[in-house]
Amino acid sequence: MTVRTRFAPSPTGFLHIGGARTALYCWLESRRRGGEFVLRIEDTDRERSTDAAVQAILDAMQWLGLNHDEGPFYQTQRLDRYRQVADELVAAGKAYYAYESKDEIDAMREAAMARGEKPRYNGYYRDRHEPLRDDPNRVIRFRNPNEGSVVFEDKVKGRIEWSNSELDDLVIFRSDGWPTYNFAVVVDDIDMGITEVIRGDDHVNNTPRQINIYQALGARVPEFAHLPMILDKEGKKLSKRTSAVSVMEYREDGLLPHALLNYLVRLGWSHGDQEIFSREQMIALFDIADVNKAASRFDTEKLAWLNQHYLKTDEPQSLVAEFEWHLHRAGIDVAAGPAPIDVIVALRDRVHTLKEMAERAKIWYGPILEWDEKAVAKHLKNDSAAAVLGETKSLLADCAWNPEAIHQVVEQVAAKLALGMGKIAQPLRVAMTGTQVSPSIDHTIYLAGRDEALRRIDAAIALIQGRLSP
RNA sequence: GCUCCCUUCGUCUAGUGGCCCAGGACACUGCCCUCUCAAGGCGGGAACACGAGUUCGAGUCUCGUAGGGAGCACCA
Repeated sequence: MTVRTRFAPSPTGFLHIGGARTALYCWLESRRRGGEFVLRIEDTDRERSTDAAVQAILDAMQWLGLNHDEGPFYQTQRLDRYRQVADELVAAGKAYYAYESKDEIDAMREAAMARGEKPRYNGYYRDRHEPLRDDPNRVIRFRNPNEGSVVFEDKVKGRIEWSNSELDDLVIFRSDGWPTYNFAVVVDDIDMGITEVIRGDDHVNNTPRQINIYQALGARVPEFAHLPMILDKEGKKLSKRTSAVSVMEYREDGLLPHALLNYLVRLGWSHGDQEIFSREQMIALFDIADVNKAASRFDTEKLAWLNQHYLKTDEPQSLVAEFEWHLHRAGIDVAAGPAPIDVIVALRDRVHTLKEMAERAKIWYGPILEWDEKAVAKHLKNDSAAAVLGETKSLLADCAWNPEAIHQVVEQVAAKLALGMGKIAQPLRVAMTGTQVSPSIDHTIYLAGRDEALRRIDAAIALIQGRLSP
């Protein structure tokens, strides 16, 4: 039997980090086992679901490269099917109509709480067999077994047993004519042939009642795997206030999709001491059964380290498209400066993110906007600096234009003036960037382009002369 | 309140009764390298929640305790 997994978000917001990991694990499990991955949009909550959220989720999945084989299916388009299955259940005596108002249910719940009991439906209509009647409060409730217990072997949590006496007759069809979550998922997972239900562990409590519905429907019960939560740095629930939660926010922050995936796959799962996983390795090695039981905290520093790792080791050409996306976002005109790939090579082991890279690249795509006072005071101050700039300029005027040739030029200047590299590179660096920090001096000059490099040297010489004779 | 779940360095984790006075990674930190910043190399500190029990032997098995979390909807 082919393994089929599904990711079933409800479109009430963007794809968040926890959802992304669930999607990744579902995707990996299906890929490793040669199965299929289904995407389903659980939009029966018509109050909170939006088309924009659907699109945001689709976009994020695509950016991450988590491709699905079937779907997206929409629950709102399957209403007739849910209705049909619910009717069958009623006809078979496995579900029944109930007519309590929401207020009555609330009162029932409060009374139970007051008695120190778990709030449950009291089963008033369970065995009354009242004839069907129209009523604004009419719902369909599932006739849950009240004897025995439900046992399942969770692939992550292990054996879980639940006494049926803990479960009540849940509503499967609301008075507004829409199915509830617990019913719709079961019908969908059966219809879509899902063999492995992988989802967040906030659903473990729902699993026993869902299993009872599977059984009432005579369907094969799938395997379950409940993933622990992802917490923020403080160990609290991830929230917009304390951390980035949206996958696309990480893109905006300059993360590579593969770095995020690598981080996520290691959060709650491991393979010995290995930290770096290519897509292919993840697929080959990941096993849902090896996932940890405990919640884990999201550590942006480790993510940043992984991101830099990929910046350093990926083929630079493969980073160009994503980097250009960031250049545009930073308001940079790519045509006004060096080839992005050269910038990537110069900056990739100096930054953790593409956003930072784009920020730092600005000096090569436009004029120096401000001079760092300290840098100027320290390195553009005397005849030595002027001599360095003058010498460099003349040699730069007609050398070959690549980092290696420029490196030769700098060394020649050092030899000629009998100065250490520090005395050569720093004045040039300030001249090129207005600051004391930049990539190696040869790359820094190279990226400026010959004409602009010469212009900046002239400007720096003028600055020195201005300072020497105000 | 009730039910269920969880607990190894600050963080992510390895560990399936002896190979563990607990290994790797991020972070932190010392030194080296060095044209700045990085990157890199070599080191360092840092954990089995607690208590009983089983066993020749427990991070690993059992039971309690403590702490944390989730759920208890006509929301998913």
